[in-house]
Amino acid sequence: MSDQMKDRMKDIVSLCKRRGFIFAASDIYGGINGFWDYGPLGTELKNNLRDRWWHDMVIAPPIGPDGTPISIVGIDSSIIQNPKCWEASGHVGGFNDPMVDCRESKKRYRADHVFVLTPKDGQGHAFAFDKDAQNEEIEKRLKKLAKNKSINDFDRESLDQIPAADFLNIIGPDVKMAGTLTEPRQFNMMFHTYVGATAGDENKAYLRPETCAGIFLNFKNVLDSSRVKVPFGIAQVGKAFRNEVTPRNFIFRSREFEQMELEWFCAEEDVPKWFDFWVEQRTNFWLSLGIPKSELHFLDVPKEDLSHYSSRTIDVEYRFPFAAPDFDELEGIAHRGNYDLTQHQEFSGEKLSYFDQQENKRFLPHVIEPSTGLTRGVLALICQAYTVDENRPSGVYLDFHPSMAPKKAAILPLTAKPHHVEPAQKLYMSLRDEFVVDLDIKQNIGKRYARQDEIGTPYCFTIDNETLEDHSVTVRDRNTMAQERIPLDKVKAFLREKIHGK
RNA sequence: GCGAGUGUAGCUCAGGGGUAGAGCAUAACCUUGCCAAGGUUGGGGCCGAGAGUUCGAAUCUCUUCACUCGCUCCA
Repeated sequence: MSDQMKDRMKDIVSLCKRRGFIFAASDIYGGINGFWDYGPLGTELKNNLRDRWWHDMVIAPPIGPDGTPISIVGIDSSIIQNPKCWEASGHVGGFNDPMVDCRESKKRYRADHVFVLTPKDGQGHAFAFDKDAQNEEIEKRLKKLAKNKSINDFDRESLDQIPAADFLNIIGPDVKMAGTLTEPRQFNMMFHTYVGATAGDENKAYLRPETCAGIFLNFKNVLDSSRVKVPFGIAQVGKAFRNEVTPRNFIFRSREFEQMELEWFCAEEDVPKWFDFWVEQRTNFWLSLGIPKSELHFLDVPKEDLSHYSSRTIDVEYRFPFAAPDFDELEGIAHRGNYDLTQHQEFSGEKLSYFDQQENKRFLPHVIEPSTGLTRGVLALICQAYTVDENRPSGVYLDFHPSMAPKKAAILPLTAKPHHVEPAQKLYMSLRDEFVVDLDIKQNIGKRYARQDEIGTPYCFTIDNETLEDHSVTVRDRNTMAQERIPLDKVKAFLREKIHGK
């Protein structure tokens, strides 16, 4: 990251805090790593992005390649599911082994793959070895480091059986000094909890690490209740949790985050057609929100980097300041095959196949998954909107697309006198049912414009003496700072046109 | 997790073993009011937390927490 871009991120983070977009979670307690709270404006922004996605997916889905609207329904599944779900998805198992790090050699060991020789007489250090270590090399090492003691002078134990308090006396497998091993840690990315009052392994449960599982679990329920036919989609927006080793880059990688996921179910032979369709649709989505094509990058994920279930994935990447001049992931569009339905069918014992009456055949649909980080989208919108302009008092403004801006307009009486304030209040009341608008009366007009610039309000309506004479107001455009006069009774139509384009 | 750096007001920062500072923000009031204007007044911090050294610590030492960067991790 260049210094300039480092500063840019710092400026963005501090603006977000100063103006009430995003705060550190538990701020007054010193924060908690990897968690963030959304303030008044950040919440509006996030809701705008979420609502727009929901609208474009579920309320008014795109027109398909054949010219007719496609079919998508929405669900909202539980964050905690039966733990078997995560065994089926592959999230539990294989990654549950406690690991031990060596501070000196920088190596990482599975605790059950390391054994320890503890001196029978309790004198001197204990020695750790890789489980495959041969007697010959063990003796050699002991001769060197343990004053010619031999294997017979030691008890052998697996490292995961030894209390962490005793680690200080252990010399790691690849070093010559004691006390460099960390205590064993689980490296599972899932947060776990216990369902019910007693905390035991039998009622251990997990917070979902991705929202898509809830969609697969409800595939049959939706099929049975919604009259949908393949191809169709199920959409969901919600929180997901991953115990990231290193949360980084503001809200980009956090431990609690929000996803907007669509699972598109189709026949295997139609996969290429729909894959291209969704890449195009999702690209258009970001373009329509003001992310320019030049700041987007499409990464056809190389075979060796693909998840085990995916045969093709395209990452839609955005040039986040911390990644610039490179890009980082904003959305992934993955062909998941029928891996998920296959797994859940096997683990649950429920038949999850689809019967196509016209073709008279039964099959497990393939899945194309456009999966977006809602909170990453919010960050992309903020980064893209952040515009330095030394020619204006605020020095910076947020160039949000009007439909994304947390406040659509501010209503500003030129003075705090009743003859300006009263018409302003009237205008405010007539707009607030339909638009998120601010009524700001106090302080001089320049300061109020500047404040709206900084939070990205696209329009300011000012009530002045002319308003009293001819029922017109001035509209100030955020980006150009230019003003025009429009009739009071055209304000609503003006906003509708600017925000919805109609 | 490892290594380096940082932590002082809402934000950005200065200072530095002896009574906590600036700019901006924020609140109130004034004005013949269109771009952070001028004026007056106010609120806000025991200097990230804990321990130690000292007559005395925001300042020095240690521990811890958080953040930033690099590595690692991101199935």
